Amino acid sequence: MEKKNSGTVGVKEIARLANVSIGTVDRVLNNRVGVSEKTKAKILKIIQELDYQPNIFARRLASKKKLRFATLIPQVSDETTYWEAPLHGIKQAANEIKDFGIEVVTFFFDQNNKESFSDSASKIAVGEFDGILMAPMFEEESIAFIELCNHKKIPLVFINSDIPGYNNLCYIGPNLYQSGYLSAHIVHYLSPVDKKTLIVNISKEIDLHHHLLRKEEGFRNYFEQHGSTNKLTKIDIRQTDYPHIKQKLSDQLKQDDYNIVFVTNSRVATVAKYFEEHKVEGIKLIGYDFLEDNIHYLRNKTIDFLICQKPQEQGYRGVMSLYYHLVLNTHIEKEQFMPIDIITRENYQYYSN
Amino acid sequence: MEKKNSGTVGVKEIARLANVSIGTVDRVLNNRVGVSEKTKAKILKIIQELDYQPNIFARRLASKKKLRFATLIPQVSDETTYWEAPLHGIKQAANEIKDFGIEVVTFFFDQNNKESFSDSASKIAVGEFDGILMAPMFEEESIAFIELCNHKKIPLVFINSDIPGYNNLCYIGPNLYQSGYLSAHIVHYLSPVDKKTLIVNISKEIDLHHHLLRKEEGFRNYFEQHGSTNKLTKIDIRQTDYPHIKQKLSDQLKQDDYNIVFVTNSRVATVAKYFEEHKVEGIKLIGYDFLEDNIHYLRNKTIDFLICQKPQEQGYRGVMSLYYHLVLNTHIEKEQFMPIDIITRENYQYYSN
DNA sequence: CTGAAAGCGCTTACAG
DNA sequence: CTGAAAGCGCTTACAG
Repeated sequence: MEKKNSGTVGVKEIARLANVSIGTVDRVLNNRVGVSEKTKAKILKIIQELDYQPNIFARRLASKKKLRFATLIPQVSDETTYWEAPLHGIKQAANEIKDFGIEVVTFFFDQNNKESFSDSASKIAVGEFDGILMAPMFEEESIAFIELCNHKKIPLVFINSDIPGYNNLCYIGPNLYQSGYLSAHIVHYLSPVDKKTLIVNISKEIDLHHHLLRKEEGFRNYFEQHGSTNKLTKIDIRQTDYPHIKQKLSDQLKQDDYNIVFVTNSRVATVAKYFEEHKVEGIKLIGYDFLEDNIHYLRNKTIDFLICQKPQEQGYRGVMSLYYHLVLNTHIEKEQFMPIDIITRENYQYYSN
Repeated sequence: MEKKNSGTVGVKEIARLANVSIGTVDRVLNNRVGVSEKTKAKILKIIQELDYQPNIFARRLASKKKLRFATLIPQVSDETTYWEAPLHGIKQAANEIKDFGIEVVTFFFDQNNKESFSDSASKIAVGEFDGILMAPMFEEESIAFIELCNHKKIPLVFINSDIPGYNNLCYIGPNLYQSGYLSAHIVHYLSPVDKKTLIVNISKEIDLHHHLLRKEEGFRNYFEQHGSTNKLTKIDIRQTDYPHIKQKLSDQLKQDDYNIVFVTNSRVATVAKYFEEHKVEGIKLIGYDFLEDNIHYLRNKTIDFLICQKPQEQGYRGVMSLYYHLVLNTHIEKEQFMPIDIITRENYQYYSN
């Protein structure tokens, strides 16, 4: 047998130096009970001095420890396929860390049904999970669950939207205000002076409406700060079926000659559909999210710009953050804002969401 | 002792099924010589049937094998800090895989000196490396080196620019044509009709000029295809010092009232400097690359748009591709085009290059 | 061409 | 509170 790598120190060497057995070294290494303060201190000191780094391969090979993560996000619905991407990211991460003894169990809820959220949360609560990723869409229900997890000391990651002021491990998602602000700048480029912009919010009552308001706030603030002469009008459409949206749009577009329409969420495809059907021309259309429908209208030139926030990466990084925190004990940034990507028909092919 | 995980099969089980020792199983698993065709076939069949997946932790723990990768990219110079980012990506990847027994050695060359490229290449050639990443900037010199590597069967990754038609593992970098095409669309948005655009190529003779031409081609083709009335003018500036650039710009800008200036590479900061010094206003400025200087002028509103191609990720993915290919034997996509990112002063803070 | 044994650096029961 | 031994699933020499 060859001699082992010169540089590397292991439990054996530490044990020798401390005059104990490797079992005892292992106990302090893994913070297990049953070591006298005195020997513990002695071993800790040696570990420090040697800057001991455990061999992760040996650790994994020998360990029988398993961790279980739960994820709670909206189910993919007919209304929107947005959540396919985060789910895909979650599965990608799960696949990457499964060899490290981590199991990821996915739970879902219906975006139009607060109860379904609470139901799934309850299932997670009794499931004895070691880490949880969630999209905290419904504020009240989320907070109840957050407090439960805090009590049980289970680390919690938020993706896509944040509930600030709680003791979560981290938030991974967009800076909504800034993405609205950016959209406004694009609008400003498209129509420097004296133009008319229509802001369209399409969302049911139950949706997290304050989401959209935050984007709108950024959008409006840009124009205020830049003393723009653009005229901003806004409509709220609170039913999401096409006939309804069509009616509302048609009424609104009669009232004025708009140059730009800015849709504050992924439902921009519905507006695009209207534009196409009614041969609306000369109005620039901007909206959100890398969804198949939206890309379709981006390609056929009905939509001009899509603002995207790497939904897949949100899921991926969310799960990986739990892993880094729990397994590798790495420091996790509390607020992780995603890039704000500007997608056009020239670069969507290369967008690795 | 607990029983081992039910599902998992290992060399032991395979050996038992094949009526051989685990040593023999290991030999066929790792394609080593000294196994009769007959037993080899038998073992291979069992491995297939069981869909055996080796335990990577046990493998790493037991193995003494080391791999060495070489990287060859331009050194960071006063002229441009662009290559800091790919180098950073390379180091990040190196750090991630060093526990897997992989050493990454970095070599550099001077972008203004073909000989320095060949010198470093020679050093790599005698260094017995198992995989190589390079930026094949100088065509002739690169090809000589490529052929040498092909002969020695050393896998080769290109980043940042491609030399098509050679037997490299993959290319990771921008689609230059498309990024020029995208820029043109932005220009078109900014100035729909009857405007004047100046294309600026700033590069020394020795630089890979065809790079810039490819972008320019995409840029021009956009306008041709869209029957635009925009007037395109172009200047080539072949010395890269500020006084010279200043002179050239000043001469050119006297000749016409330009609305847009499009700089085909990262030297857009120099043009921005000129704009700032001479209080040039009302001209939109577009250029390339997420460099400190460029960001400075983006922030102070001299530069309007920067087109970026994740240089750091190019280095990172380049090294990881060698690793995936050589260690995990994964299929590697031959052409990996980077996203074409549009950066403004609203989203640069979130750009994770 | 093949097998048996030692070892990689940890963790896990078990005994005391 | 501590130690000694077995074992995780591979690879590595060595012997035949």
